[in-house]
Amino acid sequence: MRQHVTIKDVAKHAGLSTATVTRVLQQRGYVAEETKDQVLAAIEETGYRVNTLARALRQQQTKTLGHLLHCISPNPFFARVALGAEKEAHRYGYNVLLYNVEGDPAEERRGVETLLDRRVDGIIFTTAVDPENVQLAVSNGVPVVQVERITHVETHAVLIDNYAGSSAAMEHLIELGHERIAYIGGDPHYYQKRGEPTSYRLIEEERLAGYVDVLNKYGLPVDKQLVALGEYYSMEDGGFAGDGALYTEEFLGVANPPTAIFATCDILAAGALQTLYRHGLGVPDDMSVVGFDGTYAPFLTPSLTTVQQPMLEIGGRAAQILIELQDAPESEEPAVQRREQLTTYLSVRSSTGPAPDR
Amino acid sequence: MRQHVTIKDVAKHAGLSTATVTRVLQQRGYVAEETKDQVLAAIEETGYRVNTLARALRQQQTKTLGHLLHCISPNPFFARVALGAEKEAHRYGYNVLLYNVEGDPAEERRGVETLLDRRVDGIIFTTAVDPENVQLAVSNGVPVVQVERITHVETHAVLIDNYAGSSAAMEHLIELGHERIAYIGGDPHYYQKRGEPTSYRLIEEERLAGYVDVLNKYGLPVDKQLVALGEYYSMEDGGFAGDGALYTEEFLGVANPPTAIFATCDILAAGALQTLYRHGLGVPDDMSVVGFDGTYAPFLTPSLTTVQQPMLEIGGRAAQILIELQDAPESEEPAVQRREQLTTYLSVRSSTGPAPDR
DNA sequence: TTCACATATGTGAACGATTACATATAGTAT
DNA sequence: ATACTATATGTAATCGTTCACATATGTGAA
Repeated sequence: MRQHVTIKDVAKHAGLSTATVTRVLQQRGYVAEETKDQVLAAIEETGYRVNTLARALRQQQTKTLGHLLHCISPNPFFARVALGAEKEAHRYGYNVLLYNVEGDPAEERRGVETLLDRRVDGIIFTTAVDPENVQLAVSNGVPVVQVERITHVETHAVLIDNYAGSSAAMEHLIELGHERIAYIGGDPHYYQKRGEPTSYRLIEEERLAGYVDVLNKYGLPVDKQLVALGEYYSMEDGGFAGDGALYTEEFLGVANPPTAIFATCDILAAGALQTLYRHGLGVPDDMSVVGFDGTYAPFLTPSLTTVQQPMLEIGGRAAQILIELQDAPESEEPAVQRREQLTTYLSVRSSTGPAPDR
Repeated sequence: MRQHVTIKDVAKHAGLSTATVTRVLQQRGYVAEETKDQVLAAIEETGYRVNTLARALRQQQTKTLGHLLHCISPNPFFARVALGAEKEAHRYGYNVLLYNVEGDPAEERRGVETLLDRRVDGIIFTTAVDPENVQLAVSNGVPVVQVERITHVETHAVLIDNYAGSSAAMEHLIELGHERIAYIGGDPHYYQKRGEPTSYRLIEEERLAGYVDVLNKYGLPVDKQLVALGEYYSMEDGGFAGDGALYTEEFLGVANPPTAIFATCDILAAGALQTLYRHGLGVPDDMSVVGFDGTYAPFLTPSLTTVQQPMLEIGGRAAQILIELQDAPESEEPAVQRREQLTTYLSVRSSTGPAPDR
């Protein structure tokens, strides 16, 4: 950081006090029109730029939101949520400090500490890993919004209706005449099995419930051979799509194979498409495929019918909640925690079609 | 920001002065072992967390890098570069403030100003839009690294060898016996045509040159019907893959269609794959496809042979350069600008195979 | 005339750290 | 004994803002 022009320089240049310059900067208090012009001229001539640090220190407000998330790559879901948050933040003069956690509780902890030290005005946890870390933030008095995956710690939250999304996908397939529908998703008991802290509302559970309930609704049996539950957050590059590919391989080996596959993540669906192609099976002629998220869907072959998540909106709402809290009087603090639920919509593309005749 | 424990509280709690607490915090100067323990205990007991703002204000160093980039979504390339920068930054106790520009010069300008006001220690421009904005940063004395697309403004830079990457892809195809190879890429004269500022080294030009030169090298003709040049940075969701799909459609209509397609971006290649699938053409049996970047490659059907960019490394090196500059004595300032060139590598997957017999 | 009030500007104390400098003690070489 | 040095700690200025408070002038009502 080189030598910078300060507000004192501007004041001196304009022959005024720093207080007056501040009044112009903040646009409040009494300032004569003429004086204001002088100040603006002085700012222009000196090339003054406000030092946000000093301002933040004095005002006890950094105009910065912290965003802890799984990782902006390779799963574009998080990148999109982050983008949504940033865009909304910018609208209100806020910036977002991103922190990629990659599912590591220790890293998440470091992230929270970093953000606390930087005195962010609020923290967004998109898929929090360890409730302790959420608690740490809350204990330090920072407003928190949890997104997608939420712990038992009481904070604001932005969620989506996974059950409805999952149901919509199933209704779509059944409408097309499919009766044997395979499911690839996360194992609701994954965290429990590993002794890791679980989320309050498990998205894996909700999506699976949608699958099961819709089948039941139409009197269709749930065939365990057609339900594959794997790790959900092992987002490593090929590995993850690899899961989808592997499970699909298994489905094809079943005595009475499915005519459709519902994968609860576009990446899993991508893997499924790869396996089907390798087997020379046409999509959707021989097999329909539905994904979830709407990340890779438009780019896949064939383009993927998917349960589209409003990712930008999710991030945007999270940011908005935190920003609204800033302006709100302190007294409002112990109010009820906001819990917003956004909705998905089914985006029909080329990977789904009528069930083949048998 | 609620009431916080300050260094004064810690000092009082330990019955010492703030100077001593700072000495412990900064781990320098003389502090008796016993005293140090008292301080650490006081920190523990009071739950003290350093206020980074105050520190940065005094030290004239924010331990923050600014990163202006196109957009972390939907093209995962940028997300990956950003991740690489962040990871490297974290290693040295730095944070990265991201700013998505989306190709808008005005937004980029706001980004630079925001970062300057926040007194970041350095700025990374990943695909700078307007040289004026780069100049603005430089003029303010902030160290700058330009990545990928570089303007004429003299700064440090991290680039990749596009020519070599493109050549490698072509060599690979020719080795497989392909002689009619189509090219989908960015138009080197795109910016010029639109009267927009151009980059110093045009990646579009370099990649096209690799294509042309390798064809020439093997005595193969460059057929203009097989060269499609489009907008490069219109990264809108489907639109971009749509370009790849559209151009491929055209190639198939040519009297003597190609047996391979080289697209200078995975997204374009994704579009090509979609069109081929729609036409019932097998990949790689009827047509080979090569991409560039290594973003979507593993997820496509079939998985895509691509020119892999070392995205994490690109971001990492950019961050590293800026961080090294921090520790360097001020005198080193007017030294030569670093210009690093990283190399790509061809990642062969399932989308390329021997040229079909005719 | 006097007081109240709106307008306009300045003074100096914060904000929470770091750091140059001062002070104090003990050990050691001269 | 003196002077020097290493060790240990404290004092107060400083970073660049904002803001509570003080001051000053002009205007209109009582």
